[in-house]
Amino acid sequence: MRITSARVTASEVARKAGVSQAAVSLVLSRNPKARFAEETRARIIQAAAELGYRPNLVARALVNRRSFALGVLVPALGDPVYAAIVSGAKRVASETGYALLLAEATADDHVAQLRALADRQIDGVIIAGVIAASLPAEELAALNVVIINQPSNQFSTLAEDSIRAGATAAEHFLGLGHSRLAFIGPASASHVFRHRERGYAQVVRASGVELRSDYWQRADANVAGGFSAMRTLLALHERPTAVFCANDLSALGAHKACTAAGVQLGHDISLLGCDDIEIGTLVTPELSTIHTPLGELGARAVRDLLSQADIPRVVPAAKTLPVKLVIRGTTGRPAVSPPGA
Amino acid sequence: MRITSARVTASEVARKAGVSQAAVSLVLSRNPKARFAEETRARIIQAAAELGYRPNLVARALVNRRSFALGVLVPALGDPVYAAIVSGAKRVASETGYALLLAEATADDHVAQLRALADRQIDGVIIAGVIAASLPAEELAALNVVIINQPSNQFSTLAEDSIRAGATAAEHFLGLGHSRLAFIGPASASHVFRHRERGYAQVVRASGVELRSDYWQRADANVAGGFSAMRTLLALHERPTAVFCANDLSALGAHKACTAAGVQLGHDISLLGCDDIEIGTLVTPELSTIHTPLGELGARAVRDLLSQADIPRVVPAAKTLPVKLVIRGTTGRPAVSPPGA
DNA sequence: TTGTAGGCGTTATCAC
DNA sequence: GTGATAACGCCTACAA
Repeated sequence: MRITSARVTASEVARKAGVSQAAVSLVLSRNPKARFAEETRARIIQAAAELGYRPNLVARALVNRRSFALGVLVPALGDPVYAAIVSGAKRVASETGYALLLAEATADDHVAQLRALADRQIDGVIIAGVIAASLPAEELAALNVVIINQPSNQFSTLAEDSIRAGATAAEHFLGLGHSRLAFIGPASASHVFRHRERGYAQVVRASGVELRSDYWQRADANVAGGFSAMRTLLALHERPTAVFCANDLSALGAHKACTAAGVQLGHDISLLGCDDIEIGTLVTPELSTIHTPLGELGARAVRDLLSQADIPRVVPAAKTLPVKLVIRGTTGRPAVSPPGA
Repeated sequence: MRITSARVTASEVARKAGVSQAAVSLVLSRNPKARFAEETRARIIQAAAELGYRPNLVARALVNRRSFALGVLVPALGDPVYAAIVSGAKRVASETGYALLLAEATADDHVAQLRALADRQIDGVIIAGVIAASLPAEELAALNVVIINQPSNQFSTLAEDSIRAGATAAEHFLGLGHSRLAFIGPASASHVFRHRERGYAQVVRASGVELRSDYWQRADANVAGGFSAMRTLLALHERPTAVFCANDLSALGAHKACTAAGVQLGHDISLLGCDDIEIGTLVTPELSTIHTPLGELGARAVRDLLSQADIPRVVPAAKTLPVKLVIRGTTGRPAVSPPGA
């Protein structure tokens, strides 16, 4: 590969300005300790401008022992949820002059990905969607870490209010008058999904409505999972009238199953997702959902990392971001005479 | 921010192994020039292993003047098209030990984003979806560049076969027996879109079928654009029976408009998108589309960059990747008696 | 076969 | 105020 092009260095600027290289560094890095004659300062600045000098961030990183780069580890960029998180992170990272190193962890190379980041001397890493416990502790311990949507007593965490998300879903259904409430979600170890489920179940139970086990479907939190789980639900002797899915992707799968079965969403069955990804507005009727602050999660993760800054090794403070109900087309009052056998 | 943790350095390994730091470097970087006694070599390797030594890539980058990092500049990760490209790029990048620096160019900071990458001494940059001409030439000239889906006589390029994509669309419609063919696409400067359109138009024209100007709709290549363009089409006295959209996103918008209007897709109107993003399978009926090698584009872009490698400043060779028709639910033979007034 | 020395481009600490 | 000088961690001639 062609080597990094010959860029102008601080010494060249120094030569042109007739000062020492150090002077250039001091003046240009606006180091407060540097009290230079206005005249010299101007000369240096001008020389730098004329030459188009831009500091080599790699060299700077080496001496500062700070790369001004952050890593972000996610399972898959194709998943709109992670794309949104990364996007949010990228926004504030570049506002603050930080770079974002991308790591996409496929099934079995989490560790290698994390190592690759660490070797690049990143100043911190954001972990989302990858089980933190599956990552080598020593590796993480040496890093500034923010974990999104996972609990940890060791690292800083940041999460949506998953319990509230589930609760909101239940309240919405209950408020609409539904009493045959179903749930579709993974049996996975994922904290968010479990909490969304728990919040939902708690409110339903508290309302006195029965929690029928045949209305509680386990399925992967993706389109295929939602699809088949909904098929199971539809095959029931007595169908539920409202279904909450652990995420939008599975809700979309469920949506598809309903449409295929001729079910009129929002009337025969109310369907609610969670995440509020854009795709939800593409289907007909549009998917009602619980909005989750994806971009904000990424953005705040970066800010948190940046502030683990000057108070090194802060005690991790878990923060929880609010969620919000977004009513679109797939939810409504139960039909007078519920369908299904 | 907490400074990069104290990692073990090559000198520490050297001390432990009782050799010079240089020896460590030579042995560990499997430099062919290094012919060391089997015994010393073993001692070094073991010391390194025991200490858990991992080279500091920043330091290495400084001396090598190669960062082993690639930049990727895209407009938005939320767009599944770019997410797929980046994902493909990331895959082969990490296979080859390269890191990927992400740059998301919002409306007006392309340049700053590119600069930030360059200052980090990236070994090359992949540009997709950002008009290369809007980027400062001097900046690009100093970099190894691969441009995706845009022509350039200055840089290496890589593209889908857009003309063929459009042609395939037309052939599909024509083969199905349609004769009232419409098109929805942006008036943008985007090369891909223009070529998809051109390929489509060429084949239609060659077939002797009339190119009606009221069937040629200009609209942004996104959901909203496709939606309103399709509405216009549906309002026509004589509706088209087949509509090709410049991309899946706008096709999805059109899909929505049709569904809202009670049009039976695949029967009343055939709708075809282009890109083959996953969302297309979530709507009902599923969107027929032209598959575009998104991930492959990203992957090959990295490989190209890597091979601009040892043959510096290669003459840019434009490559074109094949596309493929994916027939799903939204296309079919024209209805016997076409709808619409 | 191995060690010494110099340098990559910065920043930072000192004497001057 | 200003300019040497020494790191930062690594690589690579060139000596030994």
